[in-house]
Amino acid sequence: MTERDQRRSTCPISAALEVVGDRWTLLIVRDMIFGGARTYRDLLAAPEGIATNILANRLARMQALGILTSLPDPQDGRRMIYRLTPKGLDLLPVLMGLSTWGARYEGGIAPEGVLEAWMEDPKAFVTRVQAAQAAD
Amino acid sequence: MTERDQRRSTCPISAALEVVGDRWTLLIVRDMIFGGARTYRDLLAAPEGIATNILANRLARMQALGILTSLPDPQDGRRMIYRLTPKGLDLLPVLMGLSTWGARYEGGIAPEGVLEAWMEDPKAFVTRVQAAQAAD
DNA sequence: CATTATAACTTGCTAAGCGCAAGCGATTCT
DNA sequence: AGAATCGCTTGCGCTTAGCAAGTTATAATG
Repeated sequence: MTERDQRRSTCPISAALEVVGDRWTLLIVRDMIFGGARTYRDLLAAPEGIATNILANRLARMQALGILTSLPDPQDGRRMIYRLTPKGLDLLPVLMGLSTWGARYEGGIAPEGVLEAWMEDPKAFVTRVQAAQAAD
Repeated sequence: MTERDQRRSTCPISAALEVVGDRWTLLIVRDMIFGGARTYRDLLAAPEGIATNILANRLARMQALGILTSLPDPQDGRRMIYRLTPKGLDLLPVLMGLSTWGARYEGGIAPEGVLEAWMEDPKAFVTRVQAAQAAD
């Protein structure tokens, strides 16, 4: 039985929350998009301090859900390189929605210029960030 | 010690997730915005089936966080009427981001025309939905 | 006016998820 | 060869979620 079969409703908000509605998934996506994180170690360095077992679990789950892919680093056999799929990258608007709200109501502080660029022209912002991901 | 003092980082995404990053908070907001839910019973009817103790807990928490307000129904002393504050209503873009993603990648189905209207003109959509909330 | 029903919770218990600390096998560096 | 590093895994305790039953206050019903 797949995760999808046990979906609680057909609502797309609910469906999305079953995938990203936990404590860590979106923060991992954040660190991969904005922090350039590509390895397990990069992600462990998140300021919120994710536990090693949770991170391993989330990476496996996100891979199974098609949000990211992994491959061994050709330069170093110990290291795995994680990359967001288009599906993962497409969570950017969700991140920006949260970011806008968190900055407005919860005193969060986004990197200089990011929210401004997003609010000015969301589509151009997404295109620019996604191009930057593809580049490196 | 307030919830804010124990914030795990200054990141606005993280700050927002500490408030709405659980299984139910955003679904409650969804039911209040799109389902016209105003009472405990309305919210219990959510297709995902929230437990009574969790709903009571979330309503109290959301009220403490300024996402919604409650007042006794003047028509019926048993009933409490819940309403979203501007802060709660401002979660609409987050909901729509999740909805767009959930429909695209997870097979969720939004009510006819909603996603189209959002993608066509997000600002106008938000204005329209918020006006509808204020009206009733 | 007594009874029944309804609304909004609360309580108790069990199950699932999160978090910390320690350990492990496979590389790679010195 | 020995030490360090990388990506995990394991064990355990704690917190949160979920289910079922019960409680109080108000309102409708006969």
